[in-house]
Amino acid sequence: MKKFILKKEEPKIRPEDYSIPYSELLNNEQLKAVFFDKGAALVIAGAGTGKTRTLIYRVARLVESGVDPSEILLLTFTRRAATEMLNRASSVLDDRCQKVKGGTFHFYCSHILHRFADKIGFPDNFTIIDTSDSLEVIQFVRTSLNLHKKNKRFPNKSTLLNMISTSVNKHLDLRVVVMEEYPQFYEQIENIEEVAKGYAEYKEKNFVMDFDDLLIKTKQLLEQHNDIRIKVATSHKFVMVDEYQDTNQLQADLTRLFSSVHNNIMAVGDDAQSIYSFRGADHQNIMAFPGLFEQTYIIKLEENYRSTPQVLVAANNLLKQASFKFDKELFSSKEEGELPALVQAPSEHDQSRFITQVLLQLREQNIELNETAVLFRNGRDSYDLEVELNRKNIPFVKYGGQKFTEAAHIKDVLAHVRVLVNPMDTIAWNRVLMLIDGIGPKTAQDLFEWIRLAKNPYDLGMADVVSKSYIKQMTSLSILLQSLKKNDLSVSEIIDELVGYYRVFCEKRYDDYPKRLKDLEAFVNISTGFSSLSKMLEELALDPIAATAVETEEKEKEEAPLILSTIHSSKGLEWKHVFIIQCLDGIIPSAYSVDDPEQLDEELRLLYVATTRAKDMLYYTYPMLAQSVYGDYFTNPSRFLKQLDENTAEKWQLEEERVESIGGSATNENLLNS
DNA sequence: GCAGCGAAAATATCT
DNA sequence: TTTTCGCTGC
Repeated sequence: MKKFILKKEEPKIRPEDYSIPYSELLNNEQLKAVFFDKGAALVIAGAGTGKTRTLIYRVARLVESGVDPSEILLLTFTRRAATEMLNRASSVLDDRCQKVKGGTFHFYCSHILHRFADKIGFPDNFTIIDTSDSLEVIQFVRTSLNLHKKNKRFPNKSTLLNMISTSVNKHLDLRVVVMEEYPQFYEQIENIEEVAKGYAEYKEKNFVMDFDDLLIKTKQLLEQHNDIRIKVATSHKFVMVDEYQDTNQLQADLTRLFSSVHNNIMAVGDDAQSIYSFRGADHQNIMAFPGLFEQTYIIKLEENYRSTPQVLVAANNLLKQASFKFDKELFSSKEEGELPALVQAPSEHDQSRFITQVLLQLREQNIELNETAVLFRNGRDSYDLEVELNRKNIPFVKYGGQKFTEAAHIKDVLAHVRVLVNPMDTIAWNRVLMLIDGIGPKTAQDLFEWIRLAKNPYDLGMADVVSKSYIKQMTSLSILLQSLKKNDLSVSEIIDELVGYYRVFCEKRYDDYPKRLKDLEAFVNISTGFSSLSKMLEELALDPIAATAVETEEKEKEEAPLILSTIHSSKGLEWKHVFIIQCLDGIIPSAYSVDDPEQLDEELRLLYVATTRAKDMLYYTYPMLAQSVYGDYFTNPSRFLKQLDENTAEKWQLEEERVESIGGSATNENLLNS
């Protein structure tokens, strides 16, 4: 046999041939990452070291060197992050960067699964259920197995879902999870396994998937069908994974599968910022990356460009308190700034007053509101502040906490959409049917048994189970669904019709219905942005709209809003001024973490993440007295702050302004810097 | 089998 | 404060 050697035809591009002057814009280590070409690389990037910038320029550089953008896969932690990065890449290069495939693991997996749905025994109109849907199913299984009636205490639905999800995400047997994390329930392990089985069966039968299924089924699909794996992985010439410290075992497996043809993979992250262990992430995972990919090239970004030295001293100080030591010390050549403030307020409300007043002062110095963020541990930690901001007419957006699409009335309308897209979705049918007077769980179930077998599942009038009082309401539902199915309406027209139908139920069920009806109107508007019902469901499930974002969209955008965010949602972002509120022992660290050194460390990393968001000025604030939801009081400042000395942070004392003359504005307070 | 009431219990972070 | 469970009357 004769051999013919095919020569490699690599486009040879020298740095000087690029249109972007990379070497002027990036430091040496960043350049190494941007010009890294073939094989596996791990970029360990401390907070503020230009990690995002590096990724953006790497995308631009690959595209510029002739790589087809659709052959680049950029996996990020939120869809917001992906969109922003591609926008920025487009603005440094050109619109080709928009064609880069990007998004979260969940989003990308959902795409693959829709494409190959038949291979895993699902129709391509399967729907994605969110956590509250999952809980409903678990509850249903739990009651139908009659487990709640036994005299022994059986875990409630959210505990059960936690157990199941942990076992999936950490790749552990359910028995191991229960033994290690819920030993008090181990004696009921058989019943727990029964629930897990029932839950899985229910999802299969209804053609729905939960968040975990998206990952696990994609993994199975790629492992069991080599042809598909090759097809998919061939289209990924370059794979990049951002925030790798927050990926779990399952996502590491997917990363390997996705890059298994070209083996060009770059993971980027910072082990000191790992804050998602509740989703199965392990901060040591990122260090295991070189073991997963041969000859991993390691690049370390260490110079911080974001924060003042003062902020970094505080950050370094926090990290030193960890029981797991990180080999990390951030440094910066930015000019000196002010010491972080440690602000004790008499009450939570005074804390809010303090923040709003500083904000107003900053505004006078022409610092725009959106250059400032208020960060907190739990969604509810900002309630008091939100009231105060509204009172002072300061616009804000909140990230984290309750989502727009999680509100009951929105879920009700969406349930109708789900029924239209996937008539096998029992959870949605339940929601739809139980709105009707006289239909409870039993009738809804009977009806669903009929729907499952019906020729036309929407022609409910044909169901022989129907009787007496509710027949009228059922008929109007039936007519509505059939007409929506038949007529060729746009997404927003359909939503408009559904909202019209739902209005009466909303008014009957909720005292605050005027507000909810407004939400629904806003929802009709939002729906104009979607091309199809199924696309809308997918997008909303994987990327729910932040609750208050909707409200501000309605108001005219006179002023860029202040950012309120949970610390978890603040990952990767930065602001000139950052307030971290409710820095109380019991909140951060959470009262439920203090007994476990691992969890306590994670709470510390959480405060570290929050701290390193600040560019110029940082405030740690806490009230002297704070009431928790049911009765107990937190009065101690966070233990993590106690170790900041006077060279690291400055104590501020709040004093009420004294008004001597009567008739002056008696409510103005003055804030004194001690 | 449904709806409504009162007593009792209750972790949060996100896709 | 909000959710959940069990009981009662229809």
